Amino acid sequence: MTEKKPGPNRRMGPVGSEIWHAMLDGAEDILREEGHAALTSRRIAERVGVKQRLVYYYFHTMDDLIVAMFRRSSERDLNGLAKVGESEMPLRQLWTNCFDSHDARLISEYMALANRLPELRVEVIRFIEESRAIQVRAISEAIARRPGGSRIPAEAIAVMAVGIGLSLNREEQLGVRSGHAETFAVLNSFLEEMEG
Amino acid sequence: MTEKKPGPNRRMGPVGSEIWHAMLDGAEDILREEGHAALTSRRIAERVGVKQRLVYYYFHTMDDLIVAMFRRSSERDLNGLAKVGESEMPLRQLWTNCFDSHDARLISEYMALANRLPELRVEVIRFIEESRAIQVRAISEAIARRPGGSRIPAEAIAVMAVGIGLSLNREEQLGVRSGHAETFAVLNSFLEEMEG
DNA sequence: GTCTATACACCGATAGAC
DNA sequence: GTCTATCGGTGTATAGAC
Repeated sequence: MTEKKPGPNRRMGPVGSEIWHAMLDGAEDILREEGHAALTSRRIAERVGVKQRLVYYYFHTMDDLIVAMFRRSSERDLNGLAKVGESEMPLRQLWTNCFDSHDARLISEYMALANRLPELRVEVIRFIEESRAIQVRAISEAIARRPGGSRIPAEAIAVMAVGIGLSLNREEQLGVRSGHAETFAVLNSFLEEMEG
Repeated sequence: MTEKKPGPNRRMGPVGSEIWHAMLDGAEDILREEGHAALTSRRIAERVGVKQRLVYYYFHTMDDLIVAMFRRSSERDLNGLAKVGESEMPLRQLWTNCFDSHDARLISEYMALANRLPELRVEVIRFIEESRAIQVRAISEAIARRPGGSRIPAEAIAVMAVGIGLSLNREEQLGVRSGHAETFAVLNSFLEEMEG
């Protein structure tokens, strides 16, 4: 009675078990290295060292696997982000977190997948809004601690920082560098002005 | 002697003909609406109203079709961008161009495709660098016309504006709005300060 | 839990007729 | 130029044995 879409009444493996994680690890590697066109149950099985059939014992469908993979990864990210507020220099911490804890290729793949998987789409939306809320809280506190306050509201700083960070990240991964040095200089002077 | 990869010696249709454009139009629609997993020669043929075989008369391979599609689209974009410099308010013009002339889904798909198609990758890199050069030129001229100059170098403005624009665009298309109003307010006051 | 075996759909690409 | 017909490969997903 509590089944999902296409696997009508099929025996299923335990969520969170060792091999469940191993499959998601393998899937993430494939997604990062070869893109989601190569993300198939056969390739995952091959990488984990089991037969293809087993993938469908742990996940109802490939779409379910993809959603589980993103959810696991976004939970980890949000946990990492939550510690930013405890830092002495939350703005710098936020920036380095935004800049080097994410793989630009992986993000591109998830974005493209979210265009056609509604279930993934809602997870992506949830992730963006939760991480934004955490960032805004940390930035607001940093502003409150600062004597002069800030001309720019915390919300706008969060939106702009993420946009700039993702873009720089993606371009560096592609091999584009034009204007990046100048941008880093501007960002550093902003951080120094705010956090010394 | 001048053939490409897999189509060894095959008759090929004329580049730039009406049907050649129709196929790329159809391909672009599919890419935007269904993602690149659905971008197949059969679907394109179906949409254009011909048989699948004809797609391979006009394009050596599907990869070639994708590269041709991006190249055609990026040429159009660069032409549109070139006119920005002639505007009376190039900064505002640049911003609206960056913000509403691009489809966020299409960009996501191209980015994911570029991760695995080296030929597309070099086209994407070329496009980013050429558009950046045009933007920097327009911004520099706007700064030069302004009495007070600018604390932020034109290169950094270009990088940050594109990053923020793409991010806002993508999020709006997803349905995320948190912090956007605050961000638009900041951007507008910046534009007013620069161009009145 | 993990396997073999398989049904069925769709894809890229080609040969060659008209 | 456009077609019919087809080859070989790979994908999702399932049935059912061990």
